[in-house]
Amino acid sequence: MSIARVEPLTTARALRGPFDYRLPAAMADLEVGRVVRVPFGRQRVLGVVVELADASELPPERLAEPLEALEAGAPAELVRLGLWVGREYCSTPSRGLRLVLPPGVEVRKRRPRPPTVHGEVGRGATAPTRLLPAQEAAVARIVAALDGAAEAPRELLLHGVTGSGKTEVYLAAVEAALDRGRGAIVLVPEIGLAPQAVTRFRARLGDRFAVLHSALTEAERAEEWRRLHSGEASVCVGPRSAIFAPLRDLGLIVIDEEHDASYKQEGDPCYDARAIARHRAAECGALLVAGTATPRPESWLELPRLELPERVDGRPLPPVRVLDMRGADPRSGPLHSETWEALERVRAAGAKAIVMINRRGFAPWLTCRSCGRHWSCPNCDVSLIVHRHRERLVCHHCAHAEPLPRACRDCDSTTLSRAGAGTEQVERLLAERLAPMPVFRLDGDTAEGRGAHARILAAFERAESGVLVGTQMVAKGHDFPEVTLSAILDADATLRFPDFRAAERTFAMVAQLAGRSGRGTAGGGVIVQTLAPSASSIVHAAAHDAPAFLAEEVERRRALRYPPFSHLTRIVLKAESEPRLGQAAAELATALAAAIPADADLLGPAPMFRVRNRHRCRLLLKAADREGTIAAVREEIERLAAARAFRDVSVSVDVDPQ
DNA sequence: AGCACGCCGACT
DNA sequence: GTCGGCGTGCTC
Repeated sequence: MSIARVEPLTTARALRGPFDYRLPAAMADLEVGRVVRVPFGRQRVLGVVVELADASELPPERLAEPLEALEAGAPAELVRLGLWVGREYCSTPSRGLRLVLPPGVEVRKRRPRPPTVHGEVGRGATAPTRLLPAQEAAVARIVAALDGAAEAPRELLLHGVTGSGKTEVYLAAVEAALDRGRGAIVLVPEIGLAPQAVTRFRARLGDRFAVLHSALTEAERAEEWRRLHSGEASVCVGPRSAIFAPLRDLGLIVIDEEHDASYKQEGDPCYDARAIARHRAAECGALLVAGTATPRPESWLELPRLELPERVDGRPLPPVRVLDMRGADPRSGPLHSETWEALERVRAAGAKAIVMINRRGFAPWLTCRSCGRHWSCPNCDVSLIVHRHRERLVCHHCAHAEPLPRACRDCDSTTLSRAGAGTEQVERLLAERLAPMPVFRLDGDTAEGRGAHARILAAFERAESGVLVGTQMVAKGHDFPEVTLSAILDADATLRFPDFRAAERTFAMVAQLAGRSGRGTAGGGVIVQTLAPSASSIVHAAAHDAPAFLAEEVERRRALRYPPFSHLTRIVLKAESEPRLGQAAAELATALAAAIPADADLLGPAPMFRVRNRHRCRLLLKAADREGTIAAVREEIERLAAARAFRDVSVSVDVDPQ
């Protein structure tokens, strides 16, 4: 008798599969990875065949037969990968499997989408360019590793300054893999932000190229998935989810901008595409190449390096001027007087500038000058953001929005003060003062909707001269030779987050923005406005000195026992009822304290600010024994879920939080 | 997760 | 006497 072990596609933690089903003769050729509809109690559910067997431990009369086998299915390699992700990130088999299934299997909610607008920005530089010696050397080492040369590393860090031609190296590496009959995955931070790179890959690789990302319609994604699965295409470019692309014989995985935070998935399972890439590469015997100008300390320590120390155009990196905002004249507003002067020189020269401020909206706070009333979100413990154009106060954590008040609700005063500045305000200030030079704004509000991003970037590209102002989106991936000035306002805003990665995030942000300036013949400059001019990340980014920053950062992490000198696991509990949250957290903390390895530290429960009307708190584990800690956490939260006493409390686990 | 079963309080 | 609350258990 032939038996299929099926993992039902549900979200429940308490449900432990797999479940055995008897296969009728008509389904005798069912493979691992196929999606089946099965009777399950009184319901019918979809499930994935995770194993085939000759016999079941259960008596035959207790076994049911699948109702039907769907066309859809994932290769066995990806089924193993999905199940591994479910375990590794303390999620469920079902949630791990969902990641590897072809698009469209979830028959639940299907939202129709307008056709995709494929933005075309920048010059298509499509034929292979002649490589510099440093690029040649990097490609040679990658090719040697692809050919499995003795002692060749299986993972490499391509450390290249901004503009040093990393993409050319990736293209050469991908072509080398294809020449050897093997496929390649190229992970990029956010596909919508890098149409230039997609255009370039498509032009060079033609039919063998596929792209997978969320901006495609479901049908388009399903078609790209099918082309990869069938072997018609053998290179896949995409964001973090592309690590699950169904390539047949994977020989190479490239991770572009490996420091980028978007490689970490926010929802359950909180997977890290970089960690999955390492696992999948090792399983498939593929080579991993991680590239960036600003490596993470762990990559810097752990991976053998290939260096691209110079820009391909031979130009030096632009000089960086750090402006201390502590002594700045408040009348000049969020921009320092020297920043204004530099922008006026850009206007006079008919050139372009990029201004980055990492905060959406007009102003981040609204308060009453008479009684001190402050407007905050009714559902979240955060301040409401003034959006002047829409005339609304908006919460950036939930969907709450209310009309912008003209007078204070408590004291009727009409003197309301808007403190701080966001992109919308900076856009207005720039437009007023720099007219007639056009100002283009790019942030989460203007980039809403399909292709809006690309359209804004294309308009900036076409303009004779202009200023592009926006959030960190403006610092990513594109290449505008006419930009002679890039400025970052409030550069240390990210430093004020209570996060051990705050320094490296700030360093990467400043360094990436600095790399946007001076790519053309006119040269360029960079301005960094900050309240913390002597912070290590600001000083080293201003000097374009990643090694010096990383040397300090590695020592700091060693001293404080942060990754990679330990492993972190974060557990977040959420509940509407604060007492229930407290009870659940206390119970879980007690259970964990007894179960975790001896060297592990358990910190918390620590309260977090409320979001969407749900109270939250956090437990943090810091341990050398990663596997032991994950196993203990998995066991304890599964026990908590199985007991079902705290069904009103949700628990999510983030292994290696970023 | 669903969906049953089952054992206690307030209504026709 | 029953209708229905949600605690506990099961689903191949």
